Parts: sequence; structure tokens; C-alpha cells
Amino acid sequence: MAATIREVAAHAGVSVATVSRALNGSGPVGPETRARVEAAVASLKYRPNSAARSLITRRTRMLGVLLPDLFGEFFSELIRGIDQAAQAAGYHLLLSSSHDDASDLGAALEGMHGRVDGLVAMAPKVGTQVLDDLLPENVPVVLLNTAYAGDAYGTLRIDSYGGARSAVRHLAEHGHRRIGIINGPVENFDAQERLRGYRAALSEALVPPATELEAAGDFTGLAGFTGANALLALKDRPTAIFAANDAMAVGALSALQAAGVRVPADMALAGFDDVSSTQYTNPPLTSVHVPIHEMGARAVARLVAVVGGTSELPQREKLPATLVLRRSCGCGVPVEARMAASHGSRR
Amino acid sequence: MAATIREVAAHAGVSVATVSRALNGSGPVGPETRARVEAAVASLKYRPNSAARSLITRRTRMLGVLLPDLFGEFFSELIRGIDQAAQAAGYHLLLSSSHDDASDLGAALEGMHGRVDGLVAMAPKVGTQVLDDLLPENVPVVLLNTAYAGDAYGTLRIDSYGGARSAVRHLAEHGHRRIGIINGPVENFDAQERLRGYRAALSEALVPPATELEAAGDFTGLAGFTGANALLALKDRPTAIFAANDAMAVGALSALQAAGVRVPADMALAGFDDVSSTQYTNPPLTSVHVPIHEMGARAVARLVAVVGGTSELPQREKLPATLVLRRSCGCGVPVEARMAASHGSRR
DNA sequence: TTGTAGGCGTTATCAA
DNA sequence: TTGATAACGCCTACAA
Repeated sequence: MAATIREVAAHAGVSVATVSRALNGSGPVGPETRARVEAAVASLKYRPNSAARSLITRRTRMLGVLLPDLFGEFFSELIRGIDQAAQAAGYHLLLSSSHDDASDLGAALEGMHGRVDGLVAMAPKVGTQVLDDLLPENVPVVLLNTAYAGDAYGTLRIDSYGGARSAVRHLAEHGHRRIGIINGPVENFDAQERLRGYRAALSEALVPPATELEAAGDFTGLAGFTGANALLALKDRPTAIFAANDAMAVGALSALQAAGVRVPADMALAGFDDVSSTQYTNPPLTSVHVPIHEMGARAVARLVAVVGGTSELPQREKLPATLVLRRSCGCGVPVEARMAASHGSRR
Repeated sequence: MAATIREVAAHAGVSVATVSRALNGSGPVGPETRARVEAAVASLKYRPNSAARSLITRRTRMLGVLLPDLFGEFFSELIRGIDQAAQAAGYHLLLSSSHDDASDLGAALEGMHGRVDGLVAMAPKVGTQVLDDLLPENVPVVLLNTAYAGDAYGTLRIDSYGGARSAVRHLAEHGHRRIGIINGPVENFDAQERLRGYRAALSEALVPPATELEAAGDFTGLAGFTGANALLALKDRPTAIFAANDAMAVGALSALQAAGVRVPADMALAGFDDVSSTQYTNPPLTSVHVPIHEMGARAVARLVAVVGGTSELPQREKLPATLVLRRSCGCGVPVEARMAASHGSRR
């Protein structure tokens, strides 16, 4: 049996109140008394019972993390950012994934009810209405890359529009006039923003839009593969492709190479996310860098601030997405420099 | 304020004991009474306070997940398997990562104390002694791919030895006599097993071992890159390379292509893990498939069985690792078939 | 600076 | 079949 605060008190010859104060610094404790308490704690290996503590404190020191999915490097990086920040702030993470639609999300939220002090959630396919209905009001929430237009919850977003725009603009500056895109899922907020950025860049470059150049996709490698093939099959083939994420860009690259289309000589290619594996493709992939790790950390920092009373109202924040030039778009970067600067994926 | 069981009882005109029994099925409740209770629960939107419940129950319905790291696809897949199984069994996941050495591990374990009903942990660099000291005795534990030789905790392992052996044997069957390896971290249990498998296969093929062919690595893409270069620099270059994981294989592939070495014509290549991105490399990577998702799910299933009293003593289990042939080793597989069968990485 | 005692919301043990 | 009531382990006024 684990020792209780009462046993510690007895062992130290003081009251439970004193032990509590000594442990939490919640009141004055004489130096000599504190020493006795600490000795008792150590000798009994006492650790406060967290259930009992949160029953009265109404705090759990846990943060809920709700993600639509866990596929791919994007999410490992995101969770890593969240985890590190949470750990540093003394919080634990309650993780839950696979929540694409409203009912899944509702169930997951229901399960977390009362177990967390704050929530960071990513729900790229769910709208404002549903979120307002489902999300709890009693705990602070930070929504990641989510199309939330209300003001009850905080948001934190990547500048998908700006990032896509700069990538496509860059392709146009390489001289390309027919630039294809492989889209993300239509209901996905980021996908919509990236498509918008693509179109904006084209219009700025005075390139007339062509719907045939907008291939459907769903952020999977397979979609990149088939999307690229669809674009290749066009009578008037594009000379450059912008994939709405890196997984699709890698799939597209594979399709292009299988078809004997050289990259970037015959076809320029750019992706989005700048996931670490893009540095090891051949040629290395030009991509839009997204501060994924930082996004996770920032979300936690905001939550912790609100829980701690340091911050108040829900905020809206946008993180920059910056183009990283590698060889797939036609720019040249020496290989060694690239590898040395990278960190890579480890186990 | 959230409604309490007392309010529900008042609302339904019964005692709290009856409400508790009705909700938990822990005792007889009249059908008419039950209906009244359910109506009260619904109208008050009552949800039991989990802290209070676990205070007396001594159960949290949470499972701790301890991982050394979160980089790469391996871990997203693992967590996905764990998460799905936990969700299905009605458990929540308390996630904690970045625990390479004993002190990190101890701290994380300390933080989870009393908060979880079971623990799935992966600690590939920590030995039996340390684990016996650090791990809790009051909750069931399943150790993943860990070099634990004691009998206090359960283990679940991938057959790294067998997998590596079959991969290298296959390379030998292709006629290769000089086969290099790019190793994982020396302290890593899986890395050790894979090296052992590599050596066993060589000896079976009557190929004399050569330490110069064993390049150091650390499971990162960069290590694969530099490791391949080291092997290329040998006076007597190998004609095939076995990388101890896929991330390194991909890095190695990049180095080979940068050096103008054709794969598989000039150099055969095989990896380990069969992570989804290996299907999109060019050429597609021959790799040893590991049932990552299943490993996670199985670990949870065992934990749940023990917590539920269905199972008893800690078991030791080994999961098979099977070679998947693609083009990088010299075998041919049509591209379309490959892509259609895959699922890929999604967001 | 320290101690006493009440209560946080449940479940569990008795009687009734 | 139902209801009082005592834990569970901790924090926190309030008193001393």
C-alpha cells in the first residue's frame, strides 16, 4: 500500500495540514518542521495521490490532445512539440486520435470530460457550428489548423495560403506557365487554403486558371502518385507541379520517375510541410517549411498560461510558412551542405 | 458547475446509492427506478467525476505509454496501434516520450505514478537491472523491444534477429559476397539483434565476416547517408548494403545516387521496418516488414487482460518480421501493383 | 507557525 | 430492491 499523508504526518510528528503546506508551499512552515516532514516523505517514499488531489483541487495537470489521425511525420513532429512543452510545464498528455467527423470528435471529447485542464485539438474537417456545439466551455481550448470562425476558443494556424502562394509564385518565376496542383481533401481547411494560395499566385503571374490542372488528392502518397499520372495524361501537360503536402509530392515524384519524366528538367515539383524525409528524396524536394514542432509547443504554452491565470481570452494566431528551395524546383543546392544541416528521423 | 450524483439522486427521488448502482450495474435496481435515474442523468447532463471515482476505485482507466522518442513513421504507427486498441477497450492514453536514459525514464515513471492502470514502455537502451529498479510493481507492464531478462514484467518483441538474417540471406542469394551493414546505435537492443542476424546470415552463406563492412549508424537518415559513403570509400567496395532501419536506408539511397551508383544495378540495398515511405523511393526499397501496428495493439490487449483479471503472469512474446521484396535488392515488382496495395501516409 | 475538522464526489457495506 | 453512511486521500478555512 502506498503511504498516505496521514502516515507521513504521524512519522514526522506533525499534523497533516503541516505536511500539505510543506509539500505545496501553500503556507508557512518552520524550517525545522519542514526538514522533519521531508525526511518522513523520503523514508516512506510518499507520493500524493493524484486522484484525491484533483478531487479537491479541480485540476488534473493533464492536457488533452485530440488529433484526426496519426499518419506520417507531420504528427510525430507535432506531438513531439506538444510533449516537450507539456513536460517542461509539468503537465501530462492525454492523447486521442482518429477523429475525422463530428461524432468521433464528440465521443473523444466526452471521454476527456473532467480529466483535462486544457485541450489542444486539430479538426481540419469540422466547422464552426459543430465545434461550438461539441467543445467544452469550462476548459481552455486551442484549435490547430482548424476552420473555426467563432470567438469562444483560441486558434493557431499555419499560413497555408501564403505558403502555397509563395511556392507557386516561385515556380512561375522559374518560367513555368502551366503549373498543376495536386489537392488535399476538399473538406480539409488547410487544403482549401493551399488551393486558394495556388490560384492567387497564378493570377498574380497573369496565368489563366485551368481546372484540368487541379488534380484531386487526399494527402496520401498514393494520391500523389495517381494525381501526377492524371496530370501527365493531359493533352497539354503542365511543366510544374505543386503538391499540397509532402507525402503526395513524394508519391508524385515516384510516378514521374516511373514515367521517365526527369525532375526538375522535364517537370518541376514542390511540396508542402517540409517534413524531414523530403531531404532524402532524389532530387531533394523543394517544399514549404512549416514550424510544426513550434506550433505544438506554442499551443501548450498558451493553454498553460490560461490555466495558470497568466493569460485570459482566447487568441487567434498565425504561424508563417516559408519556402525552402531544393533541387526539385530547378534550384541547385549542394548535397553535403543539405545533409549536414539536417537532423533526420531516428529510432 | 457540473452536476453531482447527489443532485441526480434528488432529481430522481432516490438515494445516491441507487444512482450509483443504476449507472454501474453494480447491484439490483428496479426497472421503473432505473428509468427515473436515467431521465435525471440525461436532463442534468450528469457525468461522474473521474477523480472521485478513481479515488475509491483505485482505477484510472488510463494506460501509460512511454517511448524513447517520437521521430519518424515507426512511432506514429505504433501509437496508432496502441491508441486504437485502448480506445476500443475504453482506456485513455497517457503519453510520454524522450526517455533515452535511466534518469529520464525514472522521472517519467515517477510522473505517471498512480495515474495509470498499466504501462506499455519501450526502452531499447536500458538494461534489466535498471528496469527492475525503476519500473513499478503495482501495475502491469509490457516492455516493447527491450532487452529485459527478468521475469517481473512482460515483454513483446519483434524478431529483429530473424528479420535481419533473412534479409541478408536474400542478398547473398542474389549472389552478393561482399555485403555491408549500416548499424543502429550500439546500445540499442534491436540494433544489436539485427547485427547478430546479419552476421549469422553471412556465416551461413560461408562469407567471411569483415569488420570494415560494418558501418556505424544511429537510425537517422543522415547516418545512412554517411554510412553509405563510408562503405563506398572502401578499397574493396561491397556490392550490397543492409541498413538496420528504413530511415538509414533512405539516406543511404540518397548517398548512392549522389555518387552515381545505380541501385540495384551497381549496389543492392535493403532496409528494416517496412515503413510506408519505402514504397515511394526510387527504386522502391526492399525491407523487412514489422507488424508495428499490431505490436501496439497486442501490448494494450495484454495489459487490459491483466487489469481486468482475465490474464495473470507476465508473458514473453515475439512477433515475426518478414522480408518484403521490392526493386532495391534486384528483385522486380511492377510499380502499379505496389501503389494500389499501399495505404500511404495521410493528413 | 501549527492543528482541527469539514468536505471534494464516488463507491461499498450494511441494514432495512 | 432500496437507503444511510462510512471510507478513499487530500486541501483549506479557521482556530489556536
